[in-house]
Amino acid sequence: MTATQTPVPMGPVVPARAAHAPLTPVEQQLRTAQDLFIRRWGEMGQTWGINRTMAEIHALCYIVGKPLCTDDVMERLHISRGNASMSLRALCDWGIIRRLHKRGERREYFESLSDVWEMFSIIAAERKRREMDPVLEAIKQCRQMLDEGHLGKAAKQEAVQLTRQRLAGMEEFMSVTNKIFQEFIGNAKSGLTKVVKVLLKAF
Amino acid sequence: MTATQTPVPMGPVVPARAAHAPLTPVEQQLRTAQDLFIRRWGEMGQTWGINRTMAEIHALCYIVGKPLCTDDVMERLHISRGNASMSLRALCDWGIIRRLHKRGERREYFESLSDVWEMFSIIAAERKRREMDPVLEAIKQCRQMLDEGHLGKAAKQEAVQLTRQRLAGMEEFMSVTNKIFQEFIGNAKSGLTKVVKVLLKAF
DNA sequence: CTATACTTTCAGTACAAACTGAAATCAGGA
DNA sequence: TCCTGATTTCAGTTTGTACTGAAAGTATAG
Repeated sequence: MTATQTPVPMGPVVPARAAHAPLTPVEQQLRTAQDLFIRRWGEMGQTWGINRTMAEIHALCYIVGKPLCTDDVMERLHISRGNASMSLRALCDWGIIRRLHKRGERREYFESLSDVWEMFSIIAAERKRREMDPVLEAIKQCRQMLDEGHLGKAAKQEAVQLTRQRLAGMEEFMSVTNKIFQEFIGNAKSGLTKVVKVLLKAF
Repeated sequence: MTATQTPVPMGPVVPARAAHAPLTPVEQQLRTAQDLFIRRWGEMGQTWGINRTMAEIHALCYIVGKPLCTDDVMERLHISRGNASMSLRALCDWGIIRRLHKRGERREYFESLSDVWEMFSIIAAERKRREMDPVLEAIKQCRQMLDEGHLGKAAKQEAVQLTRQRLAGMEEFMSVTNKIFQEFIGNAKSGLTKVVKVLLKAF
């Protein structure tokens, strides 16, 4: 690949890349393109409740398409070692990047999943569990608090009825949404492409 | 209707509700239930990039089901006038709550849309426009920067090809997602229920 | 016009999340 | 075993967001 440099003898310890090898024009162009993607992706992540740096790291791993080590990430995104370490670990916890050991090397590498659909379904599953399920739970609890069993005839009061209606409306919405999510999650690898096709035809 | 035919002096305006009328047990129970919903909704909003207070105000308007004035909101959520004012305006800008004038009253009231599907589609439309479209735009730009027109034969280099592949994968994903969003948005009022039924049958 | 009721704005503050850097810890090789 | 490169942790700091409260603004009735 980047064999434009003097053939470095594969010494005892192979540096990931020559300390600061000047980039060829093509490499520069590649970086520029990648950086644009990374920046936009980070911005988007932010507004969706994912911290910018984490989104950027993930974007970097994804877009480059090959394993990167901590120093690569630090250098490329200008972040500290601590930040890189914590964010990489969090991404691993999410399951959208993977740790990777290279033979005869001490340092660890990280690579992104390559299938966007799979990543999406992983994230969807987790967010559903963490954020939507508790709300659905709460709604059910609320409805119980306001049913006749608890309030008796008072449950017929206008204000109570109104709130009950609203709770019902929201519950219906969230149940359906949840079901859709579930479907995506269930079909993560297997039939996702097919599911999507069905979806698109439905529209 | 409002019996303000008689020249009611605007002086000591009729308070929205008696200053601090003690709540009946039923009202208390109702509040407790509503509060639970509001709290959970606020927490969820936070992790989706919506600030907690705004989400809570919206939840309050939605769950109560009748128009509330600024003071109602302040009192109920324990927030300042400034905060209430700004958040209410932002919610109006989003279009998920509406300003409402009552005959013969100076103060303004706010009420939430009642149809959850409509609210969702409004939000989806806006977020798509603000957050997804720019990314798609960026991806297209990136792909252009890396095509043969710009890089010549260098475009065949492995690293470049890899990134191009990744960009393509992401673009496909986002296009489909976008299309789905679009469909929801388009069917906001008209046939949403039908669309959902189709969806559910597809699964 | 003035007085009153209500709304908006915004400078300043409080609070929270993100980030750094260095020290502590861990793991492989001799 | 120790040595060394790599990773993790975390106290302290920076940065950013949310919030308050009071002053300015707006609108209506008289």
